[in-house]
Amino acid sequence: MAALPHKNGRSGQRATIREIAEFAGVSIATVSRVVNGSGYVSDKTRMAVESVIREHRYTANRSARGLSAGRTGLVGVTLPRIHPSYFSVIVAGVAEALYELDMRIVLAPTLHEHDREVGLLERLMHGTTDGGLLVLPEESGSELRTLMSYGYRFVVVDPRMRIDERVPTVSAANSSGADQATRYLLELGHRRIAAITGPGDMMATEERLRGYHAALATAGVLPDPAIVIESDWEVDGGRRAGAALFELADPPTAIFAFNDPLAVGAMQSVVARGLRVPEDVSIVGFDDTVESEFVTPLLTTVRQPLAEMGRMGVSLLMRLLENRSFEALHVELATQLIVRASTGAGPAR
Amino acid sequence: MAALPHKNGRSGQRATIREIAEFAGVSIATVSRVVNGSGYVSDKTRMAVESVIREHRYTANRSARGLSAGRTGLVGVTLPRIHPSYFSVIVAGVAEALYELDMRIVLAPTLHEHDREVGLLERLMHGTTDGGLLVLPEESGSELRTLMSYGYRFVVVDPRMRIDERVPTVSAANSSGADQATRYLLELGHRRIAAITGPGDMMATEERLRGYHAALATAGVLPDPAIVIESDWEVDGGRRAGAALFELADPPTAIFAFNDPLAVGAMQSVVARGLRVPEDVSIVGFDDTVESEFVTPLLTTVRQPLAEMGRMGVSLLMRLLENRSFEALHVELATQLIVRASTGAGPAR
DNA sequence: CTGTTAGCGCTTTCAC
DNA sequence: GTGAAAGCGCTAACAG
Repeated sequence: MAALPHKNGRSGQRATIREIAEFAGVSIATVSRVVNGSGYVSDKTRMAVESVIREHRYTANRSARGLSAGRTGLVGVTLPRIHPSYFSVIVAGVAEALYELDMRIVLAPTLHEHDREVGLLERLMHGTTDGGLLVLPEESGSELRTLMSYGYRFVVVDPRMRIDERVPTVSAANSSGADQATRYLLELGHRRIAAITGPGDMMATEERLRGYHAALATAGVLPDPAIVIESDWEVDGGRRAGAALFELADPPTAIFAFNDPLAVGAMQSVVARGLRVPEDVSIVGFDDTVESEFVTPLLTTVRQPLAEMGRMGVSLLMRLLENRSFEALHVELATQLIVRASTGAGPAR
Repeated sequence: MAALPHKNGRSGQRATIREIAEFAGVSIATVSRVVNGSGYVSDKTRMAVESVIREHRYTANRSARGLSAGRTGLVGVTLPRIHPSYFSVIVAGVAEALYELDMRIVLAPTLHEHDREVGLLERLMHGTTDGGLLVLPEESGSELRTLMSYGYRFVVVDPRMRIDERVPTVSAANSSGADQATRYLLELGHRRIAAITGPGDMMATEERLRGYHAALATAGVLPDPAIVIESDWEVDGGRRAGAALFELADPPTAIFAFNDPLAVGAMQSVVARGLRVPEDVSIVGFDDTVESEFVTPLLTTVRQPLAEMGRMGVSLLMRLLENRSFEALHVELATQLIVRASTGAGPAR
């Protein structure tokens, strides 16, 4: 027990396992056992140790545990940005699920910068986290495969593109949600239904487009590419798309925006044009984030179970970390149409 | 070098400092020096080591570093919830500032549960993070003082209540922002200006109320408690407050809501009543979060520099961690009135 | 059921 | 300038 070689323990130092062991008159191994609930400890000893632990408000040092046991109790979460509620709701679900496991979330926003994401992942995977949740990752399939080959355990939540089959993923039923939304508009009597989509190379766009087309086809409505506008998921993109739509000679009577911010933007541009929602034009969004409750009229939208997607991601990751077998490597959670006030009957014919 | 006593290194194990040292033909101490840029290393050696590091994509194991050096490179952030954009914007600022320091953020939402926050803090402070940023903490002043006495370093961002002078804090110029907003409404000719406040025991409410009263006093307008309604920062609270206001015999011609969601709710209830914004009633919010851009008409509001508050929190914390002296323990960032479309001339008299 | 012990990977004296 | 070595706090064999 030589003197400390270098400053360490912060001033108001917390108890270490050794101190607890001394106070309780047992070995540190025993303390470790009761803390981790592993191995056999007599009730008597356990109680004694627990009481000392409580008294000293002992909690294990995560760095030490991480180093010695190879698990840190930390899960890395990379995502493009924190702010849009789409992401923050997912993160909230993740955080809640991890809290229940007494694990924490290490947040790593990538700002859509591919290099940043790669660097972040590299650091996260090396000793700082046990695994990762990649929300809407920029990574290509091959990069993800490389990550896997390094032995990093991760789950992709809402894959941006189609990726390696062996990567566990969680996503929402995009195409069926889009189908429901479009079908609903058709039932209301709309025939000229525009779509404002996200970037064309994203899976979410692709699948929602598929649902949209499927519903139109079922109703025998010919899709018109002129009223399908590609945008960028942002309010402003929705405004521009909405404006463009109503400069057409034959404007739509309904708009299906592929996410809520786009729907909000579209609604703003429609209103700015002196048209009424839903009397003149109906609008449906996708996501059911808070945006849909902020606008007037309240937005009809397709609900994605975002928090649930986060929780599910955690649950898959835990199975991965425990090397448990997987019944389902790819989970798709159901979406649901939420009818509010932005949709109404189509034009009388 | 005995055999591994227990499974550790994950399958696709990353390089350790020892391996890098071997490959580079130097000691691990030298590798450590070049990684940390500490101590003297000849250019020649440094280059050699750096090249090996790059080649093997080596990054230090944070747990090991945390254990040995007493710093983890992780900062704990506790906050009530992630989701309201008020919080997520702060977090985004924090994350960005930490990224620049190659540090990470450990997120710990407390869901407003005081016990959860206490437990979380206890765990975070013990070896898992170097310090903390407490956003709108539930903790009482005395609890915070206890935390300090344990040697945990933290900064409070947007204190909920008045706390110990020695705790560094970052907040916004609440009272001056409220003063600006109210004054603007007065200049527009409004005399009957309602306030929808947050919970009365919160500093933000208190200070905004002070600004509101100050502006009224300056203009010689007597405040009327009947049109000051306490609410809860939520859209729905704003709806209720707005409704209540217009059941009054003498309703206001302008509403100053103490945050944006409240303003949105108030606006919704005003519109639901068949009144127009801003022709019949003007509405001002506080925050300038995305909500203000989602409503129609766009919301006039007081901008709080939320991301900047996050960054500033990090900057204070870093000073704390480096034991550097403080020129300012309490930073108050300026607010600014953003005039949009929800405000107009008061009633002609 | 409990204690002893060997490290986990890294940083930091302290010699050289 | 560089290396040797101790030790951070904890876990998991292993022995008893």
